[in-house]
Amino acid sequence: MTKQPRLADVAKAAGVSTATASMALNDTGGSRIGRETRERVRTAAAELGYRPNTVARGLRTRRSQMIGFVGDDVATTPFAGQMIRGAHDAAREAGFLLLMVDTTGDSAETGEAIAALQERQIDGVLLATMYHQVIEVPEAIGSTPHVLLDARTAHGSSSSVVPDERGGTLGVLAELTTAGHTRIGHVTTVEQVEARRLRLATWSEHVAAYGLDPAELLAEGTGSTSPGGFAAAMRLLRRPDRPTAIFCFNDRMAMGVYRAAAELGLSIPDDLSIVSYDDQELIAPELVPGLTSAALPHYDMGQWAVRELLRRLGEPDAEPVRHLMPCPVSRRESVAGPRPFHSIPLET
Amino acid sequence: MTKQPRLADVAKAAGVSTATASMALNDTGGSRIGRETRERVRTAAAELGYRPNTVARGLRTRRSQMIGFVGDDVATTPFAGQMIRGAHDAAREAGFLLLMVDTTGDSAETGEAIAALQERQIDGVLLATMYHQVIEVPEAIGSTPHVLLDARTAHGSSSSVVPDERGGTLGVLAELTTAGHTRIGHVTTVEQVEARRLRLATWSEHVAAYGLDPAELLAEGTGSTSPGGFAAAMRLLRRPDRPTAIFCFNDRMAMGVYRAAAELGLSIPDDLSIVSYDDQELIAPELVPGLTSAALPHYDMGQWAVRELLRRLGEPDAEPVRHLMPCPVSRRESVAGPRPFHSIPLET
DNA sequence: TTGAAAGCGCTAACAG
DNA sequence: CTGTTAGCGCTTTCAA
Repeated sequence: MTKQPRLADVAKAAGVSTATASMALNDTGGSRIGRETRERVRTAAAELGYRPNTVARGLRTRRSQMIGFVGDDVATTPFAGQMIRGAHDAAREAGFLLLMVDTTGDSAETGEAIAALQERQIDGVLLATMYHQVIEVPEAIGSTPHVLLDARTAHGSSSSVVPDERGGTLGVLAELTTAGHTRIGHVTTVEQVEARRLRLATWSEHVAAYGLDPAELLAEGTGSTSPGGFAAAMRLLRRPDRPTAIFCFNDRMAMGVYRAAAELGLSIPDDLSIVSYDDQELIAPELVPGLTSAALPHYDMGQWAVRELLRRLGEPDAEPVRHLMPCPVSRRESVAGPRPFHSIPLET
Repeated sequence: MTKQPRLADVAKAAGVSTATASMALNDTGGSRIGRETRERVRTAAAELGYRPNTVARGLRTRRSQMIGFVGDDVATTPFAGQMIRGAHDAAREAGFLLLMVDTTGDSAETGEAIAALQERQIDGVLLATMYHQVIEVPEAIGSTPHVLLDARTAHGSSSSVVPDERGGTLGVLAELTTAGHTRIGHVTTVEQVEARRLRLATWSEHVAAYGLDPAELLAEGTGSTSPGGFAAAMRLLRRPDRPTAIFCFNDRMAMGVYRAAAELGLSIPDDLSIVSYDDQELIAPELVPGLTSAALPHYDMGQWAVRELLRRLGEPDAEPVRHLMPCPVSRRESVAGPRPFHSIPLET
């Protein structure tokens, strides 16, 4: 027990050569190895507690059973965990491990990171961004197989997976429509991110389809934060013909909208229904009443990305796939039917 | 550019043997290599864009420049990111990469994870728990160098780093004391975790030192959640001689305490000062008013753990070190002096 | 159906 | 000061 057994030890114990032992353990070489021999090798390995040395194997096969995970900011967004977790689980399932690098978004850093991974002969790379983004694939990637995670290229040259923002938006809007709302406002951020663009566009279409003017129902906050949501909601809710429901860009802004409603004496959901996006663990379920929100499928995206990557390792010339991951709605208590007379007098 | 150059290519280009090239690049072999030769090799390597093959090197040196990060739940706690980030940065600084495994806390899984890491010849392992815990080091670790992160053993047989819960508690209590409070209540959870034990004990000592009976100022919630904090705070604040300030077990419970205060018509901080623990990004600064809270130094702990691990790789027989990481207070607006007549009449 | 032998790319011992 | 040589532990021809 003092020393790791090597393949040679197993071979000797089973009375075969290392070549035979290798093939027996790896089920390789087709029908070359006899049933009985294979058994003998297997039991010998088990008895010795043999574990193959992945490094030595890698030197020979040029594969490491490791996947590089290059993130632009693993730490600051609380979502990151679920993305990593999804990728991790899918990798583990297939006998792979995740080698992590965080680049802080810096592009020189990204090049270095990819080089560091290639030095270690990772079999493929996940290029992850911590929020939905359109990016260029870094040059350094060369011919290393890769999949974009929560990001995509403009041209679709690489496989990628991003949230189906449009679907998620329609999902939460349907919650409101079903409850009887048509005057649905939107509180969003001025930051020009992909998520804003897609959620805003989808909402615009939706209200326009009801013959309403989106411009009259839109309010922008200076950032996608609670104060941003508060300020925007205050403006929106003070309008004479205020909406009976609000679709928020995300949960953080929704926090601010809740505060604005309280400030104005509007009760949720009786006077105002609210839906949102992101379904953040520490916000949506913790607000009172619970916030109905479209979930960002980070776990699923992580998992999908690894599976797609592994598939591409098998068939390197496969066409790139651009996947939209559904955003399921977490239904809570922030939605009710509109009041018969939806225009509640405001004191302020 | 079509093929990665090998050390042999560099050697040939510089007109030396691979051995010389190796030593020149690694600054090894002492004064063996001439200044001029070294230069020549270096430029040749640079021109070819040579990157050493870490796998081949690892096979020879039995070192991989990788550190295993074994976590019991990377995903579900939002803190995890900062811990990983701290470890990552310290590792990167020294030319190491992090190989991540998540065990979901399962002990069979942990054994498998460690084995998978050892197969890949990681140089050392970080054993991380996602909240402060006392654990047994898994058998599987064998003689692999390791450091415990946010965890410690009962006997101190391994190097470990955990938050200084006592120091952090004294820190936030000092905020209250300085503002003039003596009747400081504590809202905690019934869950028997290390953090509860240490924070509770420290607070008890503190109020006892002022001649107060801790039992009269303590309320427990059924879990360390917002509803748990709400229920506990309601009980505590309805007592005839209610505290003028509350120290909360953590920020999530503090959220509930805020709601309870609102419910009872108590304004924060004028009628009630609040301090807390954890300093969670999405809670403490987002609450209104901002919550004064002792920060869990996850980044610093991650960083420390890697540095300690690297140190141990150098001197394997060094005495294990058990480190307490300070928890700095994030000062916000939830603390003010007590009212002259602190007993505000309550309607309820 | 199996064994012997050659290497994957690098470092370290041993010669010069 | 430098070159030659022998492996690290495994997989995979090639020969039996």
